[in-house]
Amino acid sequence: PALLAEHPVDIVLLDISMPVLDGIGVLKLMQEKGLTTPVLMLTMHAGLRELRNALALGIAGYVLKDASREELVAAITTVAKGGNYFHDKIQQQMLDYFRGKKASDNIKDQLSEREIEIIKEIAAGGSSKDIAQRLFLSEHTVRTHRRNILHKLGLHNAAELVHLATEKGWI
Amino acid sequence: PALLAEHPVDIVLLDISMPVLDGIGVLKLMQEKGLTTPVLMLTMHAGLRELRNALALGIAGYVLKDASREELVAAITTVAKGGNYFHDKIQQQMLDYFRGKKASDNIKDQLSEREIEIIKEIAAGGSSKDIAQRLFLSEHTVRTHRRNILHKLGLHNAAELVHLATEKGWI
DNA sequence: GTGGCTATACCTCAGTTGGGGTATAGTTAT
DNA sequence: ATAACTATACCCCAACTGAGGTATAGCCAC
Repeated sequence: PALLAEHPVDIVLLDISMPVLDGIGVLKLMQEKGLTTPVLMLTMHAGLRELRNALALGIAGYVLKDASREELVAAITTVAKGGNYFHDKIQQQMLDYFRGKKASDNIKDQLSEREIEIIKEIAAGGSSKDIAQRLFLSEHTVRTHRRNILHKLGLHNAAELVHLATEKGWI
Repeated sequence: PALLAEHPVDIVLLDISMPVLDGIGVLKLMQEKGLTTPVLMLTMHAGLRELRNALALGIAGYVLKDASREELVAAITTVAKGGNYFHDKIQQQMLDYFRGKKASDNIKDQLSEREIEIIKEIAAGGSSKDIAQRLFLSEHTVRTHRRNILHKLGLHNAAELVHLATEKGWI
């Protein structure tokens, strides 16, 4: 953190999955310190919520972790020059967002049918093990779905998820 | 389990907090085996749901764990003679229930103001630690509240709780 | 003024969850 | 046909939760 203030660099590459302090946390810290170095965010998934958070904090670019080496290089050079770079998928989401609020206010569209099914089971109070048995899946699979759902929606636990899902009438 | 079938006894004393198979589980097993030995249930708290479950399974008595030695003895002898014995608190709840369904359908009345407050925080996605900080409590206290809430309502996790609370419009 | 209820706080332990990866088969869409 | 998406399944680990117990102080009611 303090390092950045003393050693100006062209670009900061933030990995959302850093230990201790995550990407968003570092971003906030930087803003508090008045640093304006352009930031390129690296992440695994592309949830709308996460994206909006990052965008609100003035991020300069957003790249998925499975990007090709070329894409990464392009992103870095673009951002270093003061430009912006966003992955196709991200751009699509932003487009969708401005193309009439309705579509993207309906966060549900980010979720697959299977995921909605899992959410219902979670709301019913089942553990991952229970759900696996009820849906004839491996517990691993259910856990993966849970993880993906939380990630997509930018939530942090099942209670929050059930709250949102009930509010939005998904279940 | 099998022991019971071979060695008839006068009464079965079930502790709801037994390891591996809980009181309700043993009860169900006994019914499947066709055993009719009167069962006295021992429990810590007196939630309406738990009570109803046990009642539905034809329990002969229900005693709180903090009962005096005298009460326990009275309960055991009564049940052994084929009678029924229920703790005052339990009787009160049953009375309330028959005294117009409305009152007890409103399970919310079982919860204190503080508990409702905790439920809201849980639905908002906070961990026990987060909630403790927000409400200026010890994390221990929050965890105790969580536990009591789940117990009172006969639920097993926060997701289920949030589902119920949202449905009932408590939050 | 004793009894019951609530809120508070601490302990322990097993089990579940959340978060990070990876990988493969099958579908859908371009 | 090739890319993108979905569902599936497995690994790891730290953290949180659920469940059991105990205890004390304050408050209100009878």
